[in-house]
Amino acid sequence: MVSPLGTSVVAEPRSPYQVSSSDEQWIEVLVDCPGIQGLYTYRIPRELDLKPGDIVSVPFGSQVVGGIAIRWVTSLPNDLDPSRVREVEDVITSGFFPSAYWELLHRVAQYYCTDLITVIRGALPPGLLGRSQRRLRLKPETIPPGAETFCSPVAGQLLRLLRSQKEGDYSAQYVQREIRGASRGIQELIKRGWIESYLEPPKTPQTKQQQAVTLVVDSFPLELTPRQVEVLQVLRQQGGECWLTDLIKLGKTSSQMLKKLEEKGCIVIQFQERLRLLEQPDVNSDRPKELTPSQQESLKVIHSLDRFAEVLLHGITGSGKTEVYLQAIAPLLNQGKSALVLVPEIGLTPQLTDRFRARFGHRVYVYHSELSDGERYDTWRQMLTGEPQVVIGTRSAIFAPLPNLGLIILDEEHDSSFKQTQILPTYHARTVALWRGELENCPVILGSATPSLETWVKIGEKSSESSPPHPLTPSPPLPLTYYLSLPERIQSRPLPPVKIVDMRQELKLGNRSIFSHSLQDALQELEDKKKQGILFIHRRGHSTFVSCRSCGYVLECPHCDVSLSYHYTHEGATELLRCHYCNYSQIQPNKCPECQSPYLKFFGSGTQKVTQELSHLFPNLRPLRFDSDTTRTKGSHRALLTQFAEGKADILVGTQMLTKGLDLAQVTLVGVVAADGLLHLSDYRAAERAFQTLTQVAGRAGRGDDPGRVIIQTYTPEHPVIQSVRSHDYQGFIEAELPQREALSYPPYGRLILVRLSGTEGVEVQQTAEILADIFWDTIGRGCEILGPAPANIMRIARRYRWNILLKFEPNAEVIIPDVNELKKVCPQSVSLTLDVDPLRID
DNA sequence: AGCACGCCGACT
DNA sequence: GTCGGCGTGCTC
Repeated sequence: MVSPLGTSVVAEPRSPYQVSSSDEQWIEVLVDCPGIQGLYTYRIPRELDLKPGDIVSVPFGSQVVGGIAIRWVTSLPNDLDPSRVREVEDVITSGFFPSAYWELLHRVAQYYCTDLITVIRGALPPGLLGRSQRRLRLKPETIPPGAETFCSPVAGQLLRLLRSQKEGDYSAQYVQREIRGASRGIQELIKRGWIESYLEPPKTPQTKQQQAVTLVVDSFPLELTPRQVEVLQVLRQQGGECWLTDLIKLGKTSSQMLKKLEEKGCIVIQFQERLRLLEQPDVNSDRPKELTPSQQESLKVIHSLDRFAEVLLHGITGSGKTEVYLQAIAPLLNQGKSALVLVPEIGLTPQLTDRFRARFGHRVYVYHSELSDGERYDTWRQMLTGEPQVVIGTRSAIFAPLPNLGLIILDEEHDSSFKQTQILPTYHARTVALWRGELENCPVILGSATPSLETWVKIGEKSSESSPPHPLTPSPPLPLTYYLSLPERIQSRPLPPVKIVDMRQELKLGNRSIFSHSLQDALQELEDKKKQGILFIHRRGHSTFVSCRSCGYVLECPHCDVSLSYHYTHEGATELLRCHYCNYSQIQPNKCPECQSPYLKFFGSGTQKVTQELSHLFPNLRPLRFDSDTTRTKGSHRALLTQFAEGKADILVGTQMLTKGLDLAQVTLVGVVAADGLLHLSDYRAAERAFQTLTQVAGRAGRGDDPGRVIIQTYTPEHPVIQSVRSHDYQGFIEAELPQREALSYPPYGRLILVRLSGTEGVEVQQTAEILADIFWDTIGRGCEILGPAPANIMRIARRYRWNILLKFEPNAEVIIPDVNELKKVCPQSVSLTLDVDPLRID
C-alpha cells in the first residue's frame, strides 16, 4: 500500500479527512464525469476499507465511473430518498491528497474557473482516475435451445450479438451503442440467468518492460569465439548494461548469439522496467563548482530560507544559475526533503537534465507529458514513497505529489510555455508554484535572465532589500520576497557585443540579400576561423505584420496600441489588415502612408529559405536546421545538438527553440536574420517577448573561452527593444515598458480574462459572442473594459470558427469572474466556450 | 458523458 | 395507432 502522503505534512485541524467514527456510514464522492459539479452520496460496503481522499469507482447512472471520496456524512440530504443511495463499487487508489495539496487543487479550480474534477484530471497522471468498465458475458450452459423464440425481441437481438463474439463477452457500453433500448433486454436476460454482468477493474498502466543485457564477468573466458568477445566488448563500452535491442544493433549481432553468451554465464538477460535504465546514463559524475561572489551571496540567502518566500534569481545569460540551483538543492536532500524543478520544455533541455543527473545521480526523476502513460504512472507512484529526490519536469510537474517539498525552482520563469492555453484548466505554473510554496511553506525560486514583468513588479513592490532577514529577528511578516542578482558571467567572461544592422541602409546600398554585409563578413570569418555560429529566424506562419521596407513604418491600429495583422484568405481576395483586439480593419494600402514608397510588404522568411540562401552564399559552411520541422521526433533535439556539439555542422539555423538553455561553448557568432518579426506582433506582450527572446538568443554567444559577438538585423533599429538588447539593458527595457502597460491597464497592472468561443457554424459563433458580450456589458460594469467580440487571429482552425471577447479589469477593480456554467447556458450546443484567465496571448 | 423521458411528424 | 427524431434533465 502506498503511504498516505498527508500524514507526514503539517497537521491541519480542520482537514477534510477526519477519522471516521463508526456511525458515519455514507461518503460523498466527486464524480469524474464531464459537466458534473456536485457531490454524490454513496453507501460504503462493509468489506471496503475506504476513507476520504481515496480514488474510487462508483455506479453513476448506467455506467461506472471514477471519482474521489471527499468526506464522510452522518445524515443524508433531506431531498434524497435513502433507497436511491448506491454503494461504492471499489477503491482504486488509497491514501492521497494531503490537505495542502487538496487546497492547491481548489485554488486552481476557483481561480481558473473550472470544476475541481477538471483540475484533478489535469494534475493526476492518466490512468490514476481510470474508470472500471461494466461488461456483459453469456452463460452458454444456462441457455436453453431456441431461447430467442420465447424471450422478447430485444433480448433475442442481444443474445445474437453476444454470440457473435467468441467469448460471448462485450462491454455494456458497446452493446448499448449497437442495440437500441438494450437495457430492458439486459435486465431480462440477467433475470433469466442467461448472461451475467461484471465489472472489469481499471487497467493500471503497465510499466514498459524490456529485455536488458547485463555483463556479469570481468574477464572473458578463453573458449569464446572472437565474434562473441567482440560483442562483449561492445557491451562493456556501454557500461556493462544495455537494452537487448540496442546491443543487437550496436554489435551487429543476433539474439541467438546473446542467448549463447548467457548460457556461457557471461551475461544475464532479464526484463527490466524501461524507466530504470533510462535514468542511469551515468553521466560523468560532477562535483560542485567554485562560485562567483554573487553566486555565493545568492546561495547564502537561499540556504537561510526555511519557509515560504518568493525569490527572484535574476542572472544574466551564462551567469551560472544552474549551479546555484544545484547547490541550493544539495543540502535539502540530506535533510530528507525533495525539490521540484520546473523547466519550459524538457525536450529542449537535455543539457540541464544531464547536469542534475551528474550531480544527484539516481535521485533525479523526470516527469512530463511526453512520458508514456505507464511511465508517468510509475514515476508518480514512486514520488509518493517520500524518498528525498529531485523532480525535473514541465508545467504539469507542479502537481507532483512530493510529500516533503523543500524547494520549488522555476527556471526561465518568464517563459510562456508555463501557461497552459488550450487544455483546461488554463493555469500558469508560476502562479500555481507560488501557491504551492505558500501552502507547503517552502521557498520558490524564479530564475531568469529576463524576468517577466509580473515577477519584476511583484518583487519590486514587496522586497525592500536584497538581504535575508537578520537571524535574530523572530519570524518576520510574510510573505517574503527576495531579489537576488547574478550580474556577471562566470569566469568574468564578457557579454557578447551586440551590433545592430539597419536593413534599410542595406537596401539603399543595393543589398537585396537577407544577409547584411556585416553578417556576411561575420559568416566569412566563421568559415575562415573554423568556429561555430547560430542563425536565429523568427518565422511565424502566414499572418505577419506589414511594414515599409524603405522607412520602416509599421501599420498600427488607430484604436489600440498594437500593430495590424495581415490576413490572407485565398488567392485574389481583398488583402485586409485587421486588429485582433477590437476588430478594426482596413484594406492593405499599396503605398506606405508615411513615405509613399511602394515597398510595403508583409514579412516572413522561414528557416528553410535562410538555409538555402546560406548554402548558396557560403557553400563551405555546413548548416543544421533546428526547428519544429526537424525536431519533431522524440530525442531528435538531443541528437541534433550532439551533432552540432561534435562539430559535424558549423551553423545552427533555427527558431525559438534556440533560445532555451543551450550551452554550447564553441559558439562565437549569433545572427538574428530579422528581428522585426518579433517586434511587431499584434499583441500587447510583443515587446516583452521580443526583448526576452533576443536577449536569450544573444546570450548563446561567447559562453566558452573564445569571445562571442551578436549581429541583429532590423528595419527599425531605433526601436526601444532593439536599443535595450544592444546594451544588455534589462532595466532600461523595463522602465520603458512598464508605464505603457500601466497606462493601458494591461498586466501586470490590470488583469485579463479571455473568453474563447468556437464552433463549426461561423454565424452561430459570432451571434453567441455578441450575446455574451451584451451579458458582460450588463453584468460586469465598473472597472472592466469589454473588448470585442472580435474574430480570433486565425479565425478558422480545424474547421472551427473562433471568436474572442477580452475582459480587461482596471488595476484596482474587483475582478468579477463570470460563472462559466451560466455562460454556457447561453451557448447553442454547437458552440463551445472556454475562459482563459490571465491569457498570455490573445489569439 | 450517457441515457431516460417526452413531445411532435411520417409511416405501417 | 406506432416508430423514431432529438430537446430537456438526471445521475447518489
